[in-house]
Amino acid sequence: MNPHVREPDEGAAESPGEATTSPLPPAPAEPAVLTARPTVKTVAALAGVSTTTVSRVLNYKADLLSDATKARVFEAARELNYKPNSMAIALRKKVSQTIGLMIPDISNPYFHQIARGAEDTAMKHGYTVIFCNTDRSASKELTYVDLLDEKRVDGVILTGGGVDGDTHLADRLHEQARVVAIGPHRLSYPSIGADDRGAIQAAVLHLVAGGRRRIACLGGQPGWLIHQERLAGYRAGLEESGITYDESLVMPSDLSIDGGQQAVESALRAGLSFDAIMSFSDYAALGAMRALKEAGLTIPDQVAIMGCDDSPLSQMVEPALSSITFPVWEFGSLATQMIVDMLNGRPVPASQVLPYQLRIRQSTAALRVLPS
Amino acid sequence: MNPHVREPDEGAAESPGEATTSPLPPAPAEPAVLTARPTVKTVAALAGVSTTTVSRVLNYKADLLSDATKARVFEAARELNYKPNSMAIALRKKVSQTIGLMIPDISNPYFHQIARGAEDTAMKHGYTVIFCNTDRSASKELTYVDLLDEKRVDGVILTGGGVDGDTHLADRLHEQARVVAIGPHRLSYPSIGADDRGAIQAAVLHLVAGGRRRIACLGGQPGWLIHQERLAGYRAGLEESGITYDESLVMPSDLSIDGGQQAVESALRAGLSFDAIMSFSDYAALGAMRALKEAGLTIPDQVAIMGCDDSPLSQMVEPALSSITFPVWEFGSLATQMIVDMLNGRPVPASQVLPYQLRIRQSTAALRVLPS
DNA sequence: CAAACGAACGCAATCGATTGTTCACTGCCG
DNA sequence: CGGCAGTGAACAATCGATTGCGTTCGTTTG
Repeated sequence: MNPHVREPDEGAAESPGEATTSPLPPAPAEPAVLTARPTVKTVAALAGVSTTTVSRVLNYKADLLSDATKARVFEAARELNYKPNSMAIALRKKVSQTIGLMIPDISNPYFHQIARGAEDTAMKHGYTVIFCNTDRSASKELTYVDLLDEKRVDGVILTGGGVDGDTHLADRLHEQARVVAIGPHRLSYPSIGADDRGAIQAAVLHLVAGGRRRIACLGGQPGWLIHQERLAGYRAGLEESGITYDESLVMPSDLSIDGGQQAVESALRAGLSFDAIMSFSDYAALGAMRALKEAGLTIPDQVAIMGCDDSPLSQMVEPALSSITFPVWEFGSLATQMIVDMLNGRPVPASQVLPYQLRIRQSTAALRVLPS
Repeated sequence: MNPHVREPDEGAAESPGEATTSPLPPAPAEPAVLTARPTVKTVAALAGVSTTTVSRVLNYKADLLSDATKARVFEAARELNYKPNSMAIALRKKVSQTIGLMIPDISNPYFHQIARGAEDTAMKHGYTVIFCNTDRSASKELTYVDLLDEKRVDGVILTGGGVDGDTHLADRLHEQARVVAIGPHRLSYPSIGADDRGAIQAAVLHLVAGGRRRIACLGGQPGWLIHQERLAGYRAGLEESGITYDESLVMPSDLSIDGGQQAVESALRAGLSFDAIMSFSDYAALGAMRALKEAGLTIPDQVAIMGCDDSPLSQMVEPALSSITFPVWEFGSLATQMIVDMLNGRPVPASQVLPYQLRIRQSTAALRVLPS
């Protein structure tokens, strides 16, 4: 155990910078010049043609327009720095070129990689994405569903997994928007994800191969589908190894750092013993590591620990945390691609499963001496 | 030094899950029922009034409407599940209720906290935010500026700091949208940020107080304004301590984990010696820690290290990394608030400076025996 | 009793773009 | 010289909401 005294982490403030606010500005609200924006009409006038022609030229629907006219229109548009009003277009075309992304919390690396994947891909296709941080709160979710509805989004990506008996609020959007889910859910949308069950099963087998027999499970909430899926993998791994499943070794948590720490602390306090922990998230695993260290247990000698989702953190801690990595950016990217495809009338697979990989690091090093 | 053998981190894949794609779906593109959405007209018809009245009722601009009429309209709207079309409104009102957020990369905790602050606050005021991950690429930035322009955003928040001789692309939006910057910049927008200079200065003084005299600087690129600001703080801290500034101790980097590691590795290879590192980012500091450990140097005994921006990582590594914390969520939140205020014609301060705090942890513990 | 007034609501133009239909030419053929 | 095909471009309706102005009442006032 580390002999360093643990300093109180918070409150160790030193010479806090002061908050200041400069006096109110000389020139406040109105922008310097409020030039009226050019519209098709303006461009048409400058080019000496009708708005119809401007529209056709700028949208390349102009097989039968003379080259001279095209040139004049382009020139006029350039000169006026004309940018079409996307809202007028959306109104007329009844398509907003917008996709909503429901996400529990962008702070989580897992989710912001999804977000990046979605954003990058949406951008590539000319779509904008609206991020909705639900914080797993039903009321926020409801607010966002209304928002997305009013914004007339063309599609919605659901993440964060469903729960038991889920009738997702986004169902209300289904009549209007295309919906794709990332991860396990009980709904009738096309979905994309990984083989969570198989991944956890493989990880458990890895722990067993390292000589571990009493493998605890640091899971999420029983109602979460993702938890159920992974728990099934955990049980399958045990079974395959001839180890009987012991429900008391399953510790529920919210899968956060603090949650993981608390769960393990109370398990230890309850006298539970184990030689490995299979965590369903890296964050929870990190919290668990903290709890183990404070209890004087060494990792991986006394307790091996395996995370899941492979956050950047896992490579930085000591010992480095073994984990399972999923192609998360691709989840977001492919989900977006599917929505775009659906919007273009192309058929899409009902479900896609992407490969996972175990990342074996020091936290699950094999026992030197196998127990009898 | 840690005796563990460093395992190759990548490539240790075990039983990779297979990628599968289920057969194309039975029911593909079109949504089940494509019910026409209700509009003001529909509601008006059902309530037996004109669209004018519907609009007035639903917008509470109805001092002189009878209660009976109001009730009928509300009832009709509810029954039809009417949601106003935000694009029609935006078109008519010439206000999109949308704010753009230019951000280098949402993956960075610093920036996604800004994003959360902006999002939460925007949402509160009925605004939507469009995230723009520029990856510090000028071409992406240009693309996004065009996008924001076409979307007719009401405001834009600039983050990531400017560079020397900056004429930011967003200038092109200034005539149309209100612009607020977070962090140092050379432009004429209102801004919000922290006293970076003072923060680094205080941190250097803390290192000196711990007995350090040869304090290296792990900085960013010389052209970044944020780097210049912080470098000034570094120099001020040295000067105040009577230590002469040594340019060879300043290591430029891209402030990423790998960048920090490489910078320190090459500094050590060049024979540079120091007893402390003042890093301008936590990520770079973590990379530096890695380099130091691999070189067999102990932290904090042989080299103290101080980070900046206080990412969640810093509390998890060993030894825990001292850092400087800024109210980043508030940056995003306040920037949004300022834009909303400007849009409502309220005056806003030209600049706001929020307080920082030093977080002292183990990586900068004082030397037990002060050097002579 | 007529003019005046206010309460309650409707008409129709408007925001900026798209698009089905129509129109004006030009040239060519018979 | 009339008619017809083929170009090239304009007209005007439309998307869904907001809003200035006007209208229709019933009631009050001089």
